[in-house]
Amino acid sequence: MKEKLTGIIKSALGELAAEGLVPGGGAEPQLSIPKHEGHGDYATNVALSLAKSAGKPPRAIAEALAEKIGDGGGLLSRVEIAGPGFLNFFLRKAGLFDVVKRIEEQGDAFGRVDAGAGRRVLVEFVSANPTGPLHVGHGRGAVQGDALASVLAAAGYAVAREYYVNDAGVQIQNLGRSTFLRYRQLIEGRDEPLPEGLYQGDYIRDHARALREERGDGVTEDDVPEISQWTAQRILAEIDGDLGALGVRFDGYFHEHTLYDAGAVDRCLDDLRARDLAYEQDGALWFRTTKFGDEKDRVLVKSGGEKTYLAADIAYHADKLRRGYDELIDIWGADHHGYIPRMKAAIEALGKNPDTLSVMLIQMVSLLRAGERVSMSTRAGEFVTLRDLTDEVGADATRFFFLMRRYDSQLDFDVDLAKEQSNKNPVYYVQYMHARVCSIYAKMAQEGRAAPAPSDEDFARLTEPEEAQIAQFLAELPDVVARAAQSREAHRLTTYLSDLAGMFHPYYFKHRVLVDDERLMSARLRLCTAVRQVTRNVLGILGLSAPETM
RNA sequence: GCGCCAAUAGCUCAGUUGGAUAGAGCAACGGAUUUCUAAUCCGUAGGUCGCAGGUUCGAGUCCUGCUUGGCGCGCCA
Repeated sequence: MKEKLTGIIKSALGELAAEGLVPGGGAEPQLSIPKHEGHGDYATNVALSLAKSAGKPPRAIAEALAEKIGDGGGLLSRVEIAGPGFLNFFLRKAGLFDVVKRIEEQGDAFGRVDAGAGRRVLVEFVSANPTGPLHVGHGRGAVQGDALASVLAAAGYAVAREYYVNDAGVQIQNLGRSTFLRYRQLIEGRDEPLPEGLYQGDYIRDHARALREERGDGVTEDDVPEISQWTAQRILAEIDGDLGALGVRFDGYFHEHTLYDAGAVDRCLDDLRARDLAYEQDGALWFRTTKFGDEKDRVLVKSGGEKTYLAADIAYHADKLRRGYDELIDIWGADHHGYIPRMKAAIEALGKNPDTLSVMLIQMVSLLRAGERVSMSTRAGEFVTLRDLTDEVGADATRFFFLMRRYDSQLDFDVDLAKEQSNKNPVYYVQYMHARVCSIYAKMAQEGRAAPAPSDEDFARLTEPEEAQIAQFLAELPDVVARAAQSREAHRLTTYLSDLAGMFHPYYFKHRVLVDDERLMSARLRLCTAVRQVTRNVLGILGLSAPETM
């Protein structure tokens, strides 16, 4: 419907351009659903946006355009020119419910678009060091990354999800040391704080205990490197479990150590050196990031000979590009924003447009309990783990709350609200929409009533304004998906669902579906079923369940 | 000092990429239940879109400056 109308406007514009009234080759006309009823079913501001380049008053253009469009080949009941030059379109009712048929035909595929045209995108997210449990902040990045990947997939991109595991370097050695020291303490019956810089958390004791059970008392200092990997693997398995409980899955885990094993980091450094993008100074190797707009150059190899994270990160991103991805999306915590210029520099040094990489910074999360901020300090061990949160409020609510807000503004996560099994909780408001439609079918089954054979003429019976509004909103989904993918804002779909529920529930309350008039019943049932299908599709993209009963 | 993000109703936030009279939920107040599930619905009230300029037919949205809050600015990871 919307596409048809857009096409009609475009061809009318083409005719006007041929007559020299407006410049040709204009952009896609914007069609929107007006906020106010009197402004029609769809409206466009093309006349306003063309006024300047055409050098004509907007109303004159609008009038000429309206004349060309006429009744839009039978699609429109009328066209009005309003305000400064808006064109308001009033649709003939017959076509309004075409979308229901389309949803029936496309089923789970409705809402998918091909805006991405199969472009290959790698979304890298979480990538937390395997040195401890995930906390709540990681959870937001995890859910955002997972949902964004789904959104992009729905928008026609070929998406892969990846977790980069930092399993080489000092912090992993520290991890192994921490496990080893706790292990010794366990054997010797002591319990005292570990030296500065090591991991103090209780979970280390658990791993030490497991180590003793598995290997007995004979592990020595020399085994620390191996214990490091052993512990990291155990922690990674836990992280994987925590993410799985939230419904977050990855297509691959990329281990940093494989870059070193394959000599990829050294090759990368040699390459930078050969192209004079890296230089020695004060015994260290520096990356000329200032050449690409960074404030200062950055160290790749410390004077002690250790390679920095940056060195490995460059090799890692080189590997991503080598694997043929057209776009790279990295999802980081907002506290890493200072790292962006050097990674952009790296992409440019690798011979790509820096825009190939986009970094999404996920802002901080505060937990709210009884209206109070829960203090979170990783250092003091006072952070709330992601697993605790998921267990407490459930996966659906956790995901929904992380997806309700724009990722780039700080989030207050109200734990009490998320837990509440009541109308205050927005998760249920949306899921209930799905369950309610299911309950219609349950009632029909109970009464031994079958759905009447569908006939498209029945749609003429849908005369309530709410019915037209809902159908029209359902038709918006493909656009919403496309916009969400383009702007990389998964929360648009959450908002869409909440808005749909805000139309559906009042309608459901006010009008009955199972009425005696079979033709009306059939039409309403199909509309409601379309609502259910759309709800299910969007919940699916967001990684939430669509319950049949609640 | 420099940089990044934010600022919209009492609270938590949307706002279709610059459009028409700024919208939801919660909280408050008043109402609806013989119903396909009330985890629902209807109504009332609530606003100088942080402040000041600018851009134009038109700004919550774009630009500049300020204010406030959060986060960064290592041969840490």
